[in-house]
Amino acid sequence: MPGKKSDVKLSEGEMELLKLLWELGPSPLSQVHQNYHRKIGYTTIQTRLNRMVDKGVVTKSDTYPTLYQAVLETGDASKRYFEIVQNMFGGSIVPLVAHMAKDRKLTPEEIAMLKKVIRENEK
Amino acid sequence: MPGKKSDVKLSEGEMELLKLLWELGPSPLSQVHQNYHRKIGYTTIQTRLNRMVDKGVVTKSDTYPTLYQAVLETGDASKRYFEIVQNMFGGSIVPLVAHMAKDRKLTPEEIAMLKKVIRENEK
DNA sequence: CATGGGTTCTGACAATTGTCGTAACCGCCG
DNA sequence: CGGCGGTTACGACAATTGTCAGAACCCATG
Repeated sequence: MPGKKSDVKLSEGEMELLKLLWELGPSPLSQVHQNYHRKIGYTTIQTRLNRMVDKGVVTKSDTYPTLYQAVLETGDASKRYFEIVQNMFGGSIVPLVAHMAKDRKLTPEEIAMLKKVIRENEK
Repeated sequence: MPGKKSDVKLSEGEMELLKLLWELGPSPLSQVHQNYHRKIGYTTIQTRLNRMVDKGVVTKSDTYPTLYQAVLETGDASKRYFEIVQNMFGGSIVPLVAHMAKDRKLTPEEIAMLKKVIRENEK
């Protein structure tokens, strides 16, 4: 079976679009294009999105204005993402968190959530 | 000036090699090749490494067996990596950590370090 | 029902990345 | 010195990704 989720490989640019689709929910191309963070051709987005459809990580509705929708859930992507982190930092996420903490990039809410996560992990 | 560090873009595969160079320290091609995690052509590694030299993220010694060495420090890479995380998760690393915690991917040492990092961030 | 503006499809092409083969090179050792 | 095994340079080619132009399509509305 082609396009099996687990061995799909997404480029950085595709990840960008995936994230956008999470934010926007099912959206027509025009909306995705408008919300893209920089100037880029309309059909460029379209091509990228359609390639993601081929890969099976995005679906298109059969309605007119077609709606594009992420298939992967955030959780799945975290998982994939974890694997990259794994590769890059020898499996440890600590340097990354430390870096972010040092640069004051963590909001109080995030700190609180991290503490909660850690606490629960200890049980 | 070409190859300015900050706008260099590394592919995933290049990141892999970068990580390997961090682990190994300055190393001849043969050693990098031997330590690569899967079977791959000798000259494939060579080409990749040389492209990284062109990008300015790796240097070659002028000795015979040339030694390849990462220019970027771990900190710089964390920084770059952070930017990707930023892009992917809208800036929040919490889902990633949560996912890892849930899968029991964090060692006790890491938990301890995370707690330390968080504690210090609160000051 | 013609038509104009948004929507979608289809190539097309360049840049980047992954992958090697082969040829040239370098030193040591017999 | 001649050759052999490891090292390096060079070039080639395919796959993937980024980019977009232009044609074809669809439909509300005049």
